[in-house]
Amino acid sequence: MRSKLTQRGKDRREQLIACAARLFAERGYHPTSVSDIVEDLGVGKGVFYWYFSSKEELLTELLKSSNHDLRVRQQLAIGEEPDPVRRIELGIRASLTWFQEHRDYFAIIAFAAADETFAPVLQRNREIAIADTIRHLKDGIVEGRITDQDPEGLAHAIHGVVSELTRHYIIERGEPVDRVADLAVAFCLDGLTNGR
Amino acid sequence: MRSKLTQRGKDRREQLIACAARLFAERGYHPTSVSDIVEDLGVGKGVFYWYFSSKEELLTELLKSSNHDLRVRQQLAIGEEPDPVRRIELGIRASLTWFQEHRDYFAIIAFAAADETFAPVLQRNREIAIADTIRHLKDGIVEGRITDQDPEGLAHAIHGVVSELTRHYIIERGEPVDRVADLAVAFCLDGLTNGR
DNA sequence: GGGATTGTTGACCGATCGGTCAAGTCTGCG
DNA sequence: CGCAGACTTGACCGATCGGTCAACAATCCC
Repeated sequence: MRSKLTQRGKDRREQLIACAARLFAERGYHPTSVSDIVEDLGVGKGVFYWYFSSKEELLTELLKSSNHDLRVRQQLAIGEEPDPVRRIELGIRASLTWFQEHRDYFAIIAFAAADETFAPVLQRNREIAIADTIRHLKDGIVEGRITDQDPEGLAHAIHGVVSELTRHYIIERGEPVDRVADLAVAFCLDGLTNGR
Repeated sequence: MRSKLTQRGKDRREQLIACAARLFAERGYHPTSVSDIVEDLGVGKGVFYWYFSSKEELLTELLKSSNHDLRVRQQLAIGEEPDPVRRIELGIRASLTWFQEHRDYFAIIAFAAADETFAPVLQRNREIAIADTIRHLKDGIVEGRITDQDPEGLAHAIHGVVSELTRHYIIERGEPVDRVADLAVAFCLDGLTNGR
């Protein structure tokens, strides 16, 4: 896929990514062959290797761009909100909404996270997300709104809650985002303990 | 591998599982071929198919037995503890300890959870674990110790925290169990909020 | 028109993998 | 000893997969 791409070329590239994403989500990465992808699109195999140097490259790009998309979505949702606790809440809601709209990606990300080849990409994605969360947490700690504990640990705990609730309620059960978001936010803020 | 197995046979079976577990953890399931496994053990390929009907069967058995082992560990740790909140805490600590001692299994489980073929086994394992947690939560709710919200949601949130903290601190960083357990327990009990 | 560049085809290749099997070895036991 | 059945061997098979390539079509621009 050397050098310049015309508009037609860019479209093809996006078609391939979209098509591969659907098939990867349905059957998994390894069981989906390059031949499956091009067949599904009704083109020859050479097309794939004109736009991507390998199957690996396609998934890597898919992972990077989807993560970027999610992050942009979070930042838009958070906007200029001054309250750090509310910023975290808005970030959680944006995540859940994004995954509801991109269910396909959940399975792909789960696979990639468990695969030696793609784990580094996912690791980097996660580091970025954790760093974002840590900033809000630190602001909250300074303001005395959030418990004064290691913000990195808190950030990972929050991400754990969000990812498991996404998996179970959004992806597996298809429940409405709001109900799940309320649950996630309530747990992250107050935990299990009753009353105060 | 039909019918009876002598002691020698049982040993071989366990050798194969242990050996496969190590290789699966190192390189992943798909990239580890049956030939790799038997070569590593220094035996012929037929040995594998004498004891297992397929590569799939071996991993399925590995997943089931490891989950059973973890659950026994949790029950031993919990013992006769009457306080439901404390029971949850003991369960969390037992989980973290088990994964520290069986790091190899974390990557394998992560892979299996993302693979269509093995997801059902993992799903079942998870359902059992969630059901255990829910029982403690319900006891705590009745006693007024735990917030009166959907116990299933709370259980998933707890599991999310534990699994992400295990991944990041125990598996990735190799930190001591106690420090991580304290963090997990504190977060699950009180969340982010400061003071009360 | 015509040449350069982009885009497309699909047969083909080498490698690998899960699984089979006919043949042979070891072990316990009557 | 001798036999039955547990266990082991490793060459082999069919299938699949990622990736290549020579040939060809479409498009752009001078």
